[in-house]
Amino acid sequence: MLGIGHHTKIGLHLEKTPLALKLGAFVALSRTEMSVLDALHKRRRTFIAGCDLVRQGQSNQSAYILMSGWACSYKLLQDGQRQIVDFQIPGDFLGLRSVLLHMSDHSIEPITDIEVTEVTVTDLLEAFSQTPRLATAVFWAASRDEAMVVEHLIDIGRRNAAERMAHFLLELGARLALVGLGSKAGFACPLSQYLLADALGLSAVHVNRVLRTLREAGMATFRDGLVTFDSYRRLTEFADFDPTYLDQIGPILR
Amino acid sequence: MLGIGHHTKIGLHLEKTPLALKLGAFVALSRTEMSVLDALHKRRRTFIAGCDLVRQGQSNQSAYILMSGWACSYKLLQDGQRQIVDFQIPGDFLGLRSVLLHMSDHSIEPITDIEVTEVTVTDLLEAFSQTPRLATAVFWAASRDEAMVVEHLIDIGRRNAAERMAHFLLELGARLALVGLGSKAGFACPLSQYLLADALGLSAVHVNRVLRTLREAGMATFRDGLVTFDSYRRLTEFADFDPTYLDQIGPILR
DNA sequence: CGGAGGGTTGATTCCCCTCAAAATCAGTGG
DNA sequence: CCACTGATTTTGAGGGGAATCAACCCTCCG
Repeated sequence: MLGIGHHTKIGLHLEKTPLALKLGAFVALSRTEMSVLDALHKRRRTFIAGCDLVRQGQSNQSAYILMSGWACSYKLLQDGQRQIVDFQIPGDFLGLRSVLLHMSDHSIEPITDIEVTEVTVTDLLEAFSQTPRLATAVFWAASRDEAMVVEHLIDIGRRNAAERMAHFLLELGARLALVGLGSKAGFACPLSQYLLADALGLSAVHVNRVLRTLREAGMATFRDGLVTFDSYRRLTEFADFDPTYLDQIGPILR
Repeated sequence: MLGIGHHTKIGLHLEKTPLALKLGAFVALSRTEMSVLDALHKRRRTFIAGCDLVRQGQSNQSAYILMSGWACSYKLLQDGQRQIVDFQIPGDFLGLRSVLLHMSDHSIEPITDIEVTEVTVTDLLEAFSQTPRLATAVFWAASRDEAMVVEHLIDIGRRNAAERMAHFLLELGARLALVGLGSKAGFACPLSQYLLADALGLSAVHVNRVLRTLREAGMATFRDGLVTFDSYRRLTEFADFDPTYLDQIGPILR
């Protein structure tokens, strides 16, 4: 497994939120920084699956930190099709850009029931001014998310359906591993084949066929909400997956 | 000082660099802010077409502000295919994220000969601390660029070839209009059909066919490096193009 | 028990890729 | 002035990957 273990000492009596786990992979956080981060998690709220958190065109939203459950951000086209831009997993921000732009260019929907903590811009900026290194870490995480969208673009633009699916599952697995929710063996995944289709620019029917192909090739199995990497090595080769930027062993910045 | 290089014509006023024009659409910049911005444009350099500025996997690069010419950022796949993630036009940053992440996850290539000014992280951060509103504006522009990549994702994921091309041309036109290089009538465009293909996830052959379709439908013509919107209205309808976030008349923040 | 949501599979269609070959054009050197 | 080269655009023919349409299955749940 990945060496996230050795940071656990730092936050001895602070709760390890998913966000703290994730940021800890980028920047070695001090006790103070941990507690500032922890103080952000005040206003806890829950949303139920399927009911939009943020709607395209809305303005003046709050931002949220996802504590548990999955969400997705998507855009609708006039003809009713939709494209899922990204999935959010625990430790991810929801609507951070929307807040800063005072306008949301996409909608966000909880896929499962989710727990979040609400964060206002002022809270966030104050936290940043207290601990600049925290700001760096958050910025870093945001950049990584952007890199993920770019990789997603390449998935859709230049990979065929099977490679696309393989790459997508690997990336998701790596992200989940970072917050302790997955490994090279696999991960729990609440996504329906319809959601996968909307994310990968495929039809749901074809998603099904592609999953069968991967299963029969002995590379990956997706059944009963569980993704299993039957052969992690062959899957990465097949998908041309480059895990370097996700394979952080320890923090980049000390 | 401010009187660098070729600020001659306008006399008392500072020259409007493409970046200043663009940021001016977001934030009404004061004289001071303008001059701080102008002071960033010190180290002027040129690069010739086709010779990579930044290479995938390289670390610790400089960032650049594009003054004239076009560039593109792209990623290569193992099988030799490439996907162009975004085109950069005057006023855009090159490699901003790469610098902050100390690692480039993509390459950048000048499409034409380009003029840039080199900017170090420290220069930039210092400028930001002097004029926070400038930081806001740059952040805003960066967010808009990200929104553009997302729109690009939707292009590729959910629009057919013709809609994709139409949407792409409209977006490019709107961006260029922001820095005074285009209008609803059209714009000058140095892109080859091969480049369009790599950007839109199509084959060059099909790009050609699609362009013909748009031309014969009387919506847009691309010939001799010139894009002409034959019917801007019908084109926007056809492409399901939403120009709100690009249709800024004046600055959002005063 | 009936209905809804999700998964699985088959048949058919079509959008776009691939291969191939001209046509056009800019530059280059004889 | 012309032959030669390479890059780019254009057009045609054929094939394949994914969409669409249409069943049928399952499980869950009121």
